[in-house]
Parts: sequence; C-alpha cells; structure tokens
Amino acid sequence: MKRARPVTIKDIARELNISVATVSRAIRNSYDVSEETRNRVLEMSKDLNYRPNFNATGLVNHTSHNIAVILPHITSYYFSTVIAGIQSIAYKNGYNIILHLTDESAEREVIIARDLSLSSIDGILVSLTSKPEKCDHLKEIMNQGVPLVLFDRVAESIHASKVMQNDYEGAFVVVEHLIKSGYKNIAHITGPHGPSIIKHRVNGYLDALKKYNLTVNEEWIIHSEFNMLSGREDVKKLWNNKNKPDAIFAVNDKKAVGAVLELKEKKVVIGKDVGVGGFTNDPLAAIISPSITTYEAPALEVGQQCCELLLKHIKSSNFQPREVVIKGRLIVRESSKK
Amino acid sequence: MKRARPVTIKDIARELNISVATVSRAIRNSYDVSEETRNRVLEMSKDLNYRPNFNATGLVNHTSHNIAVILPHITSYYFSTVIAGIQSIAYKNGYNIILHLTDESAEREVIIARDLSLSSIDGILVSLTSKPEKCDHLKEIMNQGVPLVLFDRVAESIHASKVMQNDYEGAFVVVEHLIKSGYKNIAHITGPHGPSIIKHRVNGYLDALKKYNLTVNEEWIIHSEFNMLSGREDVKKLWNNKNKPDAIFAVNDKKAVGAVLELKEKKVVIGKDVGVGGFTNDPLAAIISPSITTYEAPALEVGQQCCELLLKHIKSSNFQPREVVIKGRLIVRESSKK
DNA sequence: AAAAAAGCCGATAACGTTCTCGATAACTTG
DNA sequence: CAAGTTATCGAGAACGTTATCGGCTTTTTT
Repeated sequence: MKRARPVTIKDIARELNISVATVSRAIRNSYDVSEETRNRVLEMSKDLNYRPNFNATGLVNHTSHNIAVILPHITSYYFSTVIAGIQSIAYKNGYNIILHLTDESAEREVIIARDLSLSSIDGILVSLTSKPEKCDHLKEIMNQGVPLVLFDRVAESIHASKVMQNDYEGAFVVVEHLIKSGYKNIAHITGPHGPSIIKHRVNGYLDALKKYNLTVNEEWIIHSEFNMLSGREDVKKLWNNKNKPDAIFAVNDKKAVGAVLELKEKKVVIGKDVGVGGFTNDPLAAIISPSITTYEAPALEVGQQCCELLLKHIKSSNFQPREVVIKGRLIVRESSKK
Repeated sequence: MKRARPVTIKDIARELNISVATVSRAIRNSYDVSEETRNRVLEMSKDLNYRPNFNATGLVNHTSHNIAVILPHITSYYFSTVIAGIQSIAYKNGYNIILHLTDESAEREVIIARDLSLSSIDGILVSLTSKPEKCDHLKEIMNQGVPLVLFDRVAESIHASKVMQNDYEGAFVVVEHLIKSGYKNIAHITGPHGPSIIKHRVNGYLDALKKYNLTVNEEWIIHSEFNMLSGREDVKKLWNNKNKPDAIFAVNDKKAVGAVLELKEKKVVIGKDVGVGGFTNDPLAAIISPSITTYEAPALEVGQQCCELLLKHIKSSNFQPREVVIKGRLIVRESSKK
C-alpha cells in the first residue's frame, strides 16, 4: 500500500486559483483576507480533508508542539495518573507528550536529558530520579532557554516552576491521626535521601511527633527504596531492634503494603497491635486486608497543573516561575483502628 | 530567558569552510565523503553540540518519527505496562510515542482518529474501545496507507497486524484449573459484547466446560464492563438466581477483585465455598486476601512486539500483516484452594 | 599516454508553511 | 478630484535538511 500524498495548501490554492499565502492566512484566520475568500478556502480545505503539516509549521515557527515528560516509571498508579492529567491538558492545547522513562536510574536520566533534541521540543516536564543536588543536566537545558517544570520529585537547587502535593501536611496529618488513635511509638519508613518529597514528609512526621511531645527515635527512621519489597525489609530491620514501634508511617502506599504483608507474616495484628499509615491512595491500599489509612495525593491535578504551567512558560518567555502545592486528604481505613 | 538559536549544519559548514551538502552526508555517514572530512565534521558537530532538527528532516523525508498510540486508558496495570513496552522499543529506534486516551468511549475514539494529523505520524498502534464491527474510522486511515497495528482489543474485520496474549488458552487453563480443583458450577463474568478478547476468553471458558462434560448455564455468563464495580454487581446478579455457582471466572483481575470483595461481604468463604479465577496478573490479585488465581498476561511483550511489528510496516510498505499471539502462564493462588 | 572510472565536493532545488514586502484596487477625505 | 487610506492579495524569501546533478581531481585501466 503506497502512502497517499497528503493535500497541502498548494492544492487548495491551485484549486481556487489563488496564492498559497492567501490560503495560509485564511486558514489561520489571520489578517488581510476577505470574508468571502476565507470561506471558500475553509470549505475547500474541508472538502479535501486538509491537515497542516506540523513539520513545515514547526520549521518556520521554531516549534514542535511536543512536550517531553521525563519520569521514573509509568506502571505505578501515581505516575500513570499524573500522565493522564498531563495528557488531557496537552491534548486540549494541541500538544503531544513524549514519554521518557528513567527507570529510577540517575544515569539514564542524565543520558535522556543529554540526548534530548531540544529543537524538537517546546518544553519539558520532569520528576527527578537523580540526586537533586547535581542536576547539571537539567540546568544546562534551562540555560538554553527551554521551559522546564518539575513535579512531585522536585529539586530546590533548580529555579523553575514546581508542582507537588502537600507532602509536609499529608505526612503530618497521617501521623497526627495515628497519634490520636492511640499509637505512641511511630516509626517512619521512607525513601532514598535526596528528593524534596522525602524531606517534606520526614519533616511532617517529625513535627507531628513534636507537637504531641513524643520523642524521636533515630532507629525508627529508615531510608530505602520506594517499592514494596523495601517496605518488607524495613519492617524486618525495625523488628530486629530491641524497641519495636507500635505504628508505622510509610512514605507511600507501596511500602505500606509491603509493611502490612510482612507484619501479617509475623502474626502481628494490624490495627490492634501495630497501626499503619501510607501516602498516595494507591488502589492497593483500599484492597489489601486490612485496608490502609493513607493521604490521597492529587495525582491528576498535579499532572494537569504542571502541564498548564509549562504551557504558560512556553507561550510567554517572561512568565515567572511559581510553585504550586495541591492539597490532598486523609483517608482513614482499618489499619489505624485499635 | 530568550531561547538560544540551535546550531545547524550551516554553522558546521561555515566553521569548516565546506558546503552544507557535505556536512549532511558526513553526519548521515553517507556516500561521497572522505574519511578525513567526515571526522572533522563529526568532531565539530560534537564540539558545537549539534542536534538535527526533526522538523527539517521530517519535511524532506516525509517522516515524523512519531507513533500514535490510541488506547482506552493508561491508569490500569495492563495498559501502563503495555505502554512501557512500546516506549522501550520506540525509544531504541528513535521514535516518539504520542498518547491518545479514549477513556473507554467509542465516540472519542472516532474523534481522535478523525482528527489525527496523518502527515505528522508514521504509524498507529490501537487497542479498541469501539465495537469492532464498525471500525470505519480506522479503515479510512489504513486506506491512506498509514501503517496500523492492533493490540489486545483487536477487530477481525480489520486486515492489519495484530498482537495479543493467548486469550483463549488463558481462559481455558484457568477454568480447567478450577474444575480440577473440584469446582463444578463455574460462572463467567466477562466484558462488553464486541471485542475479540471477550469472544476468545468466553470460548476458552466454554471449551473447558465441554471438555469435562459440564453443562453450560446461560444465566451464569454475564456481560458487563471491565471494572471492579461491575465485578461486584455481576456477583449480585448471580446470587439473585436460584442456582448459585461454586466458582467464578472473571475476564480480568479487576472484576475478580470486585467479585471477591462482594463475596466477602456476603460472608462467602472464598476457596472453600466459592473458587475465583481472574486474568492479567494485576498486582491487586496478589495483594488481596485471599489472593486470586489468575493467568498472567504478557503485557510488556505485547507492547514490545506490536511496536516492533509497526516499525517493520513503517520501514517496508510491502511487509505483510501478521498476527502474533503471546503465551502467558497460570498463577495459582489462594482463591482456588478448597 | 589517452581514456575511463572513481572519489570527493558544491550549487541548487525541493519539502510545506509562514512572513515580509510590495502591488493593486477600492474607498475616504478635504 | 487629487491625495491619502484601507482592504485584499501575490511574489519571494526563509526555516533546516536531503537529493540530484554536475564538475573537478585523482586513480585505474588498456
């Protein structure tokens, strides 16, 4: 099957016996074209089923209508929902999103950023994998004047617009809820050192303890990976100590699920013996038994807002960077009921 | 921040005092250029950090290096994993993927297909939402010579390459496993009429019953949506009958989860009283208690293979359509143990 | 040693669109 | 009615790259 030659504005011009310049103006609803010819052009372009060639428009306008999205992975509930949010806004504005997955590898992130063909991209959305201190690969891109917006895993060292959920408050609210539910010795199993979301959630955890005059036990703050297996192993470490906590706040629901599974294997009765709280509101948290108390992250809104912000940066180069923090909400479930 | 003018082959040519034609040939490692000048060009292009302008190359080559992916949604485990597979192959070959989500709406699918700017797309990957009998919107696209590959939810009426998991065998194996585990009255809660995966899985279910001389009860085959809520409601319907089944095979794990939750509310002991089997191996199936026996769909491979097939169609227009069926595997869990 | 071939390179057109500028005709203005 | 405005349009360049073709050297062939 030979691919048909697409119709161009030249075809329309020839058909109507006018110049391509006039056709171009008519289609873009631009100046200097009479009502009558505009209508004739639009009708003809509909008849011929004309579609603009984005390579051509992009070449002259120096745009691509492409947005690069760089993130750790896509198969988690949180990130796939964020992408759905990004996609809805991008699509509405005629932009395509181009996915780049770092697979939680800082090296891959650098390679991806370095190999980006900036001339084919109007802007970039990033959720960091790499340590946020050394984001030279992103700073280089920004120095070239390419608009960039960070979401979720952001870096303080980068001066750019940022969109995130209320990590500090979410952590605070969950831990406070655990305390009010009667738990006094609350451990925190969290993510790798570096990302600002970790700092914020740890701070929320610490401040909640402080507010209720509970002492902080450094042994009970464990940094490891974001996944379910790490949740299991963190619990093993905690249970190797002489002092065991009576509640666990996990940095996300995947780790909380891992913790619950491990505790169940240890015949610990969740709720009665040990309370558990998570973060995100992954469907897993609602399905597992017992269901897990969590703070719902507004993933869809994070996606929508970071895309809208990026579009503003793209459309006006002097749009000033701003930080958007979106509230979530506490969802109480069985895992925090004594 | 003004966007910097990107370096072009003109810059390289001027710097080296040669023509742009030579630079172009050198970079593409093409004919008619000496070893020495090629090296000088490559070195200079690295020094200046040159990146090709895809709008320009696309304009002259009539390519975009873009692949459109049209699918029902992205937030499910299956589809997000398929996308990860597609993305890995596309990225490796220098292609971008452009997501289009139909949100399970046939109307949206038609609109998306109709509005696709075909001149900006080299090929299309589709998993259907619409009824597969009336796929005129896709046939029109194919008539224009645009390569198209279907995956998962395919349509028999379309003559194109197709990639899917072994739906028939998967259903057969799960139902056979239920039978061998001692269940005799097996219901099937499945998806909407139309998609071929539904037919295949229903046939697998029916043939397994037939093989073991179990009678088919039409009341026990319920068509509804793909989601968890439908799973719950299907069970309600089943339990409204005088004859209740002693096992349920669900078209996917989300419905199986819904069924399990509903059965638990009805105080039915899953496994002992009623066996449950699903399809996909969604993480939910492993986490829920009791965990659900299922057939693991090779989502990543489906994504990889359909993308590879599409690339072959793109590269040679006389590549003949083929159908690829990828095997999964039975995963036995608690929900099918008496 | 002449003829043919091969190697290497540059000039130019082309891809489809937009933008700048100038041209023409119609319309105002005083 | 002359001069200036306004409305409408077309010609041509430009965007960055590749493809075609022709020209000049150098090498190979006979």
